[in-house]
Amino acid sequence: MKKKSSRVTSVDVAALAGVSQSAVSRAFSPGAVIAEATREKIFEAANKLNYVPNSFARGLSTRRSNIVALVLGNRDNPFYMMALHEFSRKLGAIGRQALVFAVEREENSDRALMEVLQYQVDGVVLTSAHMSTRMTAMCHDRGIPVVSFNRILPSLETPSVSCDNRNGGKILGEAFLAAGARSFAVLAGDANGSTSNDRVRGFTDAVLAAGLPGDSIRLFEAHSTYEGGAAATREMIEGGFRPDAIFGIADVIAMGAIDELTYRYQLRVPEDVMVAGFDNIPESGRLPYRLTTIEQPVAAMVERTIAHLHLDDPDRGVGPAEATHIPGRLVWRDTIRGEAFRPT
Amino acid sequence: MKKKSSRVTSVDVAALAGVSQSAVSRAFSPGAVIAEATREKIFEAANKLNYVPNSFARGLSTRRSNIVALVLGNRDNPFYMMALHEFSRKLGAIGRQALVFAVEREENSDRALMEVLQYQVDGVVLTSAHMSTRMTAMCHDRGIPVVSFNRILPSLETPSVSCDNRNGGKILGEAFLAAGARSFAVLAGDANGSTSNDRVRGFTDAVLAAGLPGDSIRLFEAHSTYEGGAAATREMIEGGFRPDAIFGIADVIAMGAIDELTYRYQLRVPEDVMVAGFDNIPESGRLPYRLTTIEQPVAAMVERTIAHLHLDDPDRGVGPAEATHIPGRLVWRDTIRGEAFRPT
DNA sequence: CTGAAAGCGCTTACAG
DNA sequence: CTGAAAGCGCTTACAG
Repeated sequence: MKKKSSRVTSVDVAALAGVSQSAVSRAFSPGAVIAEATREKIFEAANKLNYVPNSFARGLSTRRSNIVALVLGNRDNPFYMMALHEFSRKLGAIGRQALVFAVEREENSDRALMEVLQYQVDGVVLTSAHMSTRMTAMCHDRGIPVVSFNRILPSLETPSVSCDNRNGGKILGEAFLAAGARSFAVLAGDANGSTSNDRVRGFTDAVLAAGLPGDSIRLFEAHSTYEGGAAATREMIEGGFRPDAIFGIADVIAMGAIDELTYRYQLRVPEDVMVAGFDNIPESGRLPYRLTTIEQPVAAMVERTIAHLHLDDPDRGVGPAEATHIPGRLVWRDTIRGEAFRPT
Repeated sequence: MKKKSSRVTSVDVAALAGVSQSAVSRAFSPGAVIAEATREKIFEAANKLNYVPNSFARGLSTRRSNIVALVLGNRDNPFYMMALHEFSRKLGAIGRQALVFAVEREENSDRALMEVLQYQVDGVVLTSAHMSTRMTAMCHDRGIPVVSFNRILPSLETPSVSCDNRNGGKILGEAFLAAGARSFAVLAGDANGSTSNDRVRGFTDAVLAAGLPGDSIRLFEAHSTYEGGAAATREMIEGGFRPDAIFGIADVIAMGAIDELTYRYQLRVPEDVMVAGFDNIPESGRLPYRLTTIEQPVAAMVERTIAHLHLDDPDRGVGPAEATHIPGRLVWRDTIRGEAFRPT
């Protein structure tokens, strides 16, 4: 016995309700004109038959899938889990779904994108994933908007929305300075990622603006992971460098640093070394860390990202490659000495 | 100017390659018979035109979407992030995609499932989410396999795959006993969730089997979150109960407990209180925790779950509601005193 | 091995 | 407000 079971279509519903198939279609199309009485009759029949419209047929006609592709990298940073959930929630609220493509860390995500295109997604958001220019072109050709989330890819002609990373870095630098720090370690993320670079640059700006020499800052690679932060800290300390303050460009990095400092080297934070992070993931507020950090305005960022997708105006096409920066907020906790710093 | 751009179809490719549209379709269908030379000619043309098959049209014909729905709850437990990534990877490897539905914590996931059905998904996996029996019936009617991951829903006639939670709890109980503990707090998760209940039961089994009275175990609600674990610990200590050992039925719970114990009450782990968790999320191996726990065999669990979906044998339909339990592994770290316990 | 043609289940002008 | 009909872009028997 095959699965000829079910497969209720609009034709079945129409028959039961005593109307045309078109009427059924209209009853299930939000904007369509239809008499209230007819609609009710149809819903009743549909309910009785457990009818659910077939998205494939709909998508084939409308060329809209109501699916937004989310290309996710770096699973190790909880920030992206926060973002995923926020996207999923906000998209769901407007009747869209998130198709998640998890790509490996530095993998070029083109293969995933090929799949994406097959599904005629209404838009794609790139979080921490690369994408070839050819792929971008293909999306553009098809009128599929692509927007980069928390990352600016200058080679790609796509809009992007991120936190104001540069200013965030600057605030942290100033906070350290105000607390008396004069030598610094910066534990950076992906050197090709604008996110990391901008945070580092803002931080450097602040230090240089204070008249300190460039070599008062030492840079270490930490790959935006906890492990990376821990390893960079070991490298730093074993290398004989013990700065006044450490800036982990992501909270996970800072957490890795704090743990090494505390447990491996018996250094106290912030008494011996001050630390700051960036993101304000939930973990950073926990008792072992109490990390001072910049909060990324995830909700606002996701909202702007979705807005850039022009989901309800498909013909709008692809927007200009503008970069949106939303200010972050300094969350003052216990890893920088002294009174809470007030950004100007 | 509308987006009449692109929209390359198999007809265009056929024209350029000088073959029929059917031939193009065959070239892109893995199993189909087609001459090698023809296929090459077609691929060349397709490439030139940036052709990508339209999944909607394909899905409409084949009734297969190559999409598997993943209903995710409890975003707060990193374990589910691990599972998500593992699903995404494994599914991708066999040419399927994961459509993620994030449902709120205790929300009944029926609304999400309705969407799922529209997309004619090839299967749905439920992680920590409820689902009404009516919904299950609808899936079954359509021949869509549903399997519960890390959770058994007895009211639902679906297969499930989880860790051997009961035995895991038992091992931990025995390990505590071997280390000399005689009074226990169990910080439980969702009281309706089989996962939590099974772990608690196994733990209780061990304690009772050792001849200890039932009231040597006290139960607290911790909702499978870090915050829940922290709050339960406060409730416990403020209530004047200071057990020899605490079993958090998820690592995140145990982490919340350890932090409160350490930072709020200046209690040492494991000297003053022993702690154990369950899951072995990456965080539990970090320096502040070094948590002894049971490792969930995520890879194997995901593999079995996918196997239950019968993705390459659609007509197979829904399998029996059997429960698969895969043994977990004791990961011995530093939160239980003494030598590593050897489960029998 | 290949082509012509029916069919998958919707949406949406077009008439009425 | 409603129905008949064309069309969305594939897959897949069916002939050849």
